[in-house]
Amino acid sequence: MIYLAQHEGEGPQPLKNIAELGMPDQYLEQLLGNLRRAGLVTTVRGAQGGYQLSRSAEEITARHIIEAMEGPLNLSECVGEEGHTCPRGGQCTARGVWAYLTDEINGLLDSITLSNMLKNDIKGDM
Amino acid sequence: MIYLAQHEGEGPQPLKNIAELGMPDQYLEQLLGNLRRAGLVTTVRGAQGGYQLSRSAEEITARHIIEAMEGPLNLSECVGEEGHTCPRGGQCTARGVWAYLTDEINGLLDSITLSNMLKNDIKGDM
DNA sequence: TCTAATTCCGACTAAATTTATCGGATTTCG
DNA sequence: CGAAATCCGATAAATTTAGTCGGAATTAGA
Repeated sequence: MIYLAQHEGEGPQPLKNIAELGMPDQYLEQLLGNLRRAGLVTTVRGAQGGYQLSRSAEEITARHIIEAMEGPLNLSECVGEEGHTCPRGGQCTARGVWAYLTDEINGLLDSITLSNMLKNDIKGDM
Repeated sequence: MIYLAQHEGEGPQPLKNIAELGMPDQYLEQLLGNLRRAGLVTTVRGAQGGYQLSRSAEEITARHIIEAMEGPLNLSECVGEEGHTCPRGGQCTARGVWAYLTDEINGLLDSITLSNMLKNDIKGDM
């Protein structure tokens, strides 16, 4: 995604370009499929085709990307969707912690955009 | 750990008590070994033996527990220890994000104690 | 219209990690 | 001594992640 952001406006980038650094391209293709289905990249098929961001780098967050790749953050079965059939009846003391951490981390991920990553201006400078 | 905190001061709790809820006890034993080696629980061997917290529930954080079980939070090879041999020479744009997230999440984990969990007073109430 | 470039797709395989099991050795209370 | 426990290393099973394969569909350009 950073690669695509760096080449924003240059037309669709073929897999081979993106895979440059030793990542197997058939695998990358699979991963890009997730990003496409999540609506983060658009593709052009056929010769001169390739992948590009579907919207501006400012409008794509770390959370968008991570959720596209791995689904919603799931630190524990306990939190998240209902049908979790926890043996403890869903009322154990740990649950609140997981819920809290999930919210906080999602908040962090929401606050980071692709554009931030490019410019290296992540809050707190590190 | 929550179980042990709930039984603080009642003497060592044997595995079987802790495993109560359907968790295989031989596996739990293995996990408790990690907590012991990390210094979070102390054990008494032999009859009437068992596990107990090595210090007060206020002094044990979520981070202590998670690091005992899984080692230091490692969101990406890029950050953390030096010898990571990243093909990009260790200078890619994503690195700052991982470093930032690692710090922030560690901070969150530092701020939650076992005692907080028991009382369900996690900051931000959820 | 043909060809080369390229994405798309489902199924499969391989590697790594996590979860669990086994069999005993050791310790300690009563 | 005997029963109740933890300790330990090895192995096995299950799950997840990473990667491979073979081909079908699409499209630009000659």
